[in-house]
Amino acid sequence: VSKGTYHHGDLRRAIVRSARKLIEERGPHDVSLRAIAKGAGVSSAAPYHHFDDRTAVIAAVATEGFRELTDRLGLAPTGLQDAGPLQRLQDAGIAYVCFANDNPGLFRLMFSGLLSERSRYPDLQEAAAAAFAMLGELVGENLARPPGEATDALVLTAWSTVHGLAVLLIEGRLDVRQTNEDAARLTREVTRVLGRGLRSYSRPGRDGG
Amino acid sequence: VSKGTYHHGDLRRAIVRSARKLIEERGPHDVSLRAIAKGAGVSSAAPYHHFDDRTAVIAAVATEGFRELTDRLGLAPTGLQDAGPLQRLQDAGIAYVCFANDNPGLFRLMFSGLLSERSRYPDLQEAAAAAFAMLGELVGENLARPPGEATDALVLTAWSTVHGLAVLLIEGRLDVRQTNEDAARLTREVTRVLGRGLRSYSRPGRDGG
DNA sequence: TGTACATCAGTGAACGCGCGTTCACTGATGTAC
DNA sequence: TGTACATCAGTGAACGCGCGTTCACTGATGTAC
Repeated sequence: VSKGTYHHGDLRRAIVRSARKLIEERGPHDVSLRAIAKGAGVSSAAPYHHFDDRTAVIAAVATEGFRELTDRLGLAPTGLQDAGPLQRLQDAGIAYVCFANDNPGLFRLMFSGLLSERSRYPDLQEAAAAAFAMLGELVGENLARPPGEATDALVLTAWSTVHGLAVLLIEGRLDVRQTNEDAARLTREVTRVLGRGLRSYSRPGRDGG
Repeated sequence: VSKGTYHHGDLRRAIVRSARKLIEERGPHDVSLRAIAKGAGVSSAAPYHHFDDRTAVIAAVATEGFRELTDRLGLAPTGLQDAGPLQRLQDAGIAYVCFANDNPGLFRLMFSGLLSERSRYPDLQEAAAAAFAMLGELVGENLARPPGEATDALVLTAWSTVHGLAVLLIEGRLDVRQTNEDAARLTREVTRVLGRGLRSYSRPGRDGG
């Protein structure tokens, strides 16, 4: 669409882009619809032709985030042809943590419960479910649940570990530069320990273990 | 201090208590100083006799949170006299996750980066450092870092795992009732897998591992 | 014990601000004939 | 191809609201003598 037209042409997308940018800059909570509109170069009222309200814009951004995360998880483990299952999971973990590191504001939004009435946003719900399903598939393809282990305990452990690492990293709780190189290195270290199991580092202690 | 006095007696503490309550009810971002004051039964201007500004009140709540977390981590692993190292770590993990589950709003605040200029709040910084040091001690007492393992990789792995689980739980990403019983059960499952190591569940895959 | 006075810790009104949303409007676009 | 007209997608002004913070004030407290 040529510049200077009265009608924007693709304002919906422009608004989502502006919102996403502002979410990265100021955090998901401190972004006003007016600022989003301004960032897209339109008046404050313009977004209402494309979204019900402010929350719907934020939900659209979160939806986009889950779709991207799903894509990156799906592409990640194909890096090495002759990789073993742990290696493939490690690659997926690196993709997860690097996604968070690349989009910390977006990542916070996605897991913030800011959109608590999720049922109002079926696209968001579906995109989130797809991302979590992808995690389940990755674990299921590479690990086997032995009899006696609780269902989903493997998925939950792997997910918790990379999710926790991602959160601690982007919240600046680790004394580490937040480059993707460092994020990948930390993820490799952590998933290596997770692979071996804490058991193998166990100290006898005062009365056995 | 008797009721009905003009002077409150311990307004500072009452304000922190009110703030904490509201943070649980509405989340850390949506709590206004006016609402906090109202909750403490005083006028909007009263808090300024005890705090520099709104952020300082929030920082005081976060500081309290880190102190409580430290206490609960320190007390947790003494439950069983004849426990092994993994059992003690598991107990600490349960304490961590249950703390989050008991105080989801507070927990979010503590890790939210909402108080980004942390150097402005030395008490907060110190309380947070003490909590993290406690985690380090717990791991150090129970696990031994073998030569070749990156420094702190054990702490980081254990921390990431329980932190991630706590976050996923309180953000409602797990289809689970958020009782402490369920929180403890999940933590036991997850730390059990973490203890054994994902390696032991590994699937051969198309070309070995 | 009584009194004068400084200080402490509240009050309530007011400030300017940015917010989400609504509204009547109007220019641009697209379609029927 | 030209024209009439419906619809689409913007504008800009305005609404009421809650916010953080400041201010002059005043009642309560505590201390010196």
